[in-house]
Amino acid sequence: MKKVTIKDVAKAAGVAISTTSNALNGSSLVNEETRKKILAVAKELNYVPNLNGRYLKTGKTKMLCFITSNVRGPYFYMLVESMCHECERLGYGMNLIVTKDKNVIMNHMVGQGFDGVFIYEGERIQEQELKIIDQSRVKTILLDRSYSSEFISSLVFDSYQAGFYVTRYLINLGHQRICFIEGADDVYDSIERKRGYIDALKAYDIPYDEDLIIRGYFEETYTYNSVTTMLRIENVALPDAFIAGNDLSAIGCMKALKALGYEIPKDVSVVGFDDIEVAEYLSPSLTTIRNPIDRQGVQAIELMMRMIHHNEKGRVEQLKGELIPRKSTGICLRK
Amino acid sequence: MKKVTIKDVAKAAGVAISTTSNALNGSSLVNEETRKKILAVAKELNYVPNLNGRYLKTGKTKMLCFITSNVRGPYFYMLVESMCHECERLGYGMNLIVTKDKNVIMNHMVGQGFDGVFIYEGERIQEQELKIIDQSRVKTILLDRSYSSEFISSLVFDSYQAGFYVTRYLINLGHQRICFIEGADDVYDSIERKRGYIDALKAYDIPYDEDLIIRGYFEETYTYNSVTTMLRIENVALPDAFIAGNDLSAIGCMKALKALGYEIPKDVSVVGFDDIEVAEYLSPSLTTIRNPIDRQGVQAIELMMRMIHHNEKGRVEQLKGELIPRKSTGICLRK
DNA sequence: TATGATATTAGAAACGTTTCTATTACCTCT
DNA sequence: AGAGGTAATAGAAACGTTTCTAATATCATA
Repeated sequence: MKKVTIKDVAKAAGVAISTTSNALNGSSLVNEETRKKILAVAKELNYVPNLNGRYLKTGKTKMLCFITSNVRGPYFYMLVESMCHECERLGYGMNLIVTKDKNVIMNHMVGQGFDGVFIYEGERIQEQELKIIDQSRVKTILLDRSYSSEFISSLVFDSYQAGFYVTRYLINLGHQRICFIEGADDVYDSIERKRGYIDALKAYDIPYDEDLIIRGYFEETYTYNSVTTMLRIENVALPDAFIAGNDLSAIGCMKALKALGYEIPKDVSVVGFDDIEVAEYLSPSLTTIRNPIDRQGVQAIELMMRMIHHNEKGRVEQLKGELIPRKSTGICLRK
Repeated sequence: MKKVTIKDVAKAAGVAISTTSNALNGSSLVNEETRKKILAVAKELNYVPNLNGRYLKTGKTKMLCFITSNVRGPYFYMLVESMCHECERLGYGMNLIVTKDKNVIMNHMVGQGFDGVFIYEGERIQEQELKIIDQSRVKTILLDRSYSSEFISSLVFDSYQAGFYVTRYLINLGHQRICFIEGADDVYDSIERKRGYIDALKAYDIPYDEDLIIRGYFEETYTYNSVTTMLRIENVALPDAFIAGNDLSAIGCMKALKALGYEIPKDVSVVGFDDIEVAEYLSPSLTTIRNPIDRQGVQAIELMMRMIHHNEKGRVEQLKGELIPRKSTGICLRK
């Protein structure tokens, strides 16, 4: 009942180990006759190569690693789905680490012998630590922030462009007083979307108004409270439209507006970012920007393969989003 | 810039490789003085053990594998989240394979040297193939069907009980004519839920009526059509309540009922199974059975560890669900 | 002062591959 | 017939560990 090794196959086929190895790996050195015999014997014995042996020798593990702090929501599963499929296709394994612990991350980066590592939601990873990662020479791709060094690439959505598009879309519908609900100060996506928002206003000569910037922290409840506070406590006049930092935030925003008695999109328009699953089922359904997540997945693997096999240096790549118009936005009806 | 190995550490510390290995692994053989020195040197050189070398020698990989055909939805992420956390805690890696291809599955089962494998949504895996898996002696846990053999365990929700509970709940609300919308014939969960439904009827002396069994295949659209057909084409009188095979099916059912002009729960009650994320956001919110998914995750790992370390034989374990009453069910108002 | 016993360290084999080098057998050419 | 080339195969080293066995030093005991 012992594991059958290449040695057993060699013996059973009456050839040397090296010949067996060559035959199994499709080397052109070995005679067609013997190859056939060896393959037959291997199959008959149910031989499966021991990967530890192989990888020890070759120095590769054919193992990638996906480190993430958050496994919930459509973003994650779409990403992981496309990445896993690509891995499978290319004969790579994909290890999954779910953690927020920076030590765990760093430990897995340098210690586990992965051929490459993807990091999503590593906002907490400091420049300092990226340096260490770079020194460890592990091929790394950041999926949620823009950075590059010798061994580190990133592949992010063009949140700036998304922010710009969405704002322009609202402006084209006639909206002028547009409120932006931002996330946290140090979150790449939030910063970039806001930058796009501001530049779009500028492009259409609409004055930027500090009072129309509030915080939502990408959360439903927080946004709900912020919007309510803005309109009821601070008595800011109802803006023409709200740009929420993401879809979750948009949900909170819509709930708050409804609770205050406003109708969407008659009285006010709302947009989000991400196009999460429920966006389409909300009432009204939510206008949002959809990111080509599956494309990010396969492109990330492609980039990784180039880094692994052709020693391509780290670089930054960007992906463009797509506006999905639904029922939460409409023409501005106010004079 | 070469990888530093145990040999380098040994040389730098001026001791033998074996001593180094022992020191690093906390063997009591080595003198406290030398251990300290070796650890210091190892740290100084940034030594990280090569896992392929170690695993080749020890025959273990400390690597588990999660094979699934479907990575979408809350069920998956809750499961994977809890499992990954447990793995991390125990020093195991978790490989993720997303595939529907049986050959891929079988290949990964026997070939990749995982210490253990979890399979979710392997409905297609036949008895025949389970035999092969068993012969490969890879410790395996099935997460979605009930089966056991020497090296195969399963850890499933008690769908029979869930079906029974839900039916009893409706009966207690006064419903008598209860329609059951089943999934596919060969799906474990569907079979068991229906069995629970039938037994609950029996327990309360309510006659089982063939006409009240329709198909939904766990899908929204299919269910929508089935319900519509039942009520409009076949002109079956509106049942008091519908038990949908899962929440998705319940959504289709509710849409169909609304489209036909019925009010939920005034005219008719609807329940589902799973408690998916949107269940709570539907209108009316959906009464359903929630399974303790995170518990399934940690319990699965526990079971796996027992199989790996204590060579526990394969077995079947079950988890109980919890009824979540919401607004889609109400007291039966019909005479 | 020999004699074990003990504590510590060193040496070497082994895990299962791949791959470099060596060997063999056969063939072609002069 | 011998030289040289080619095709096929065999042998052996190496990858980085762990672990078994051997060696050495120290020490208490008789």
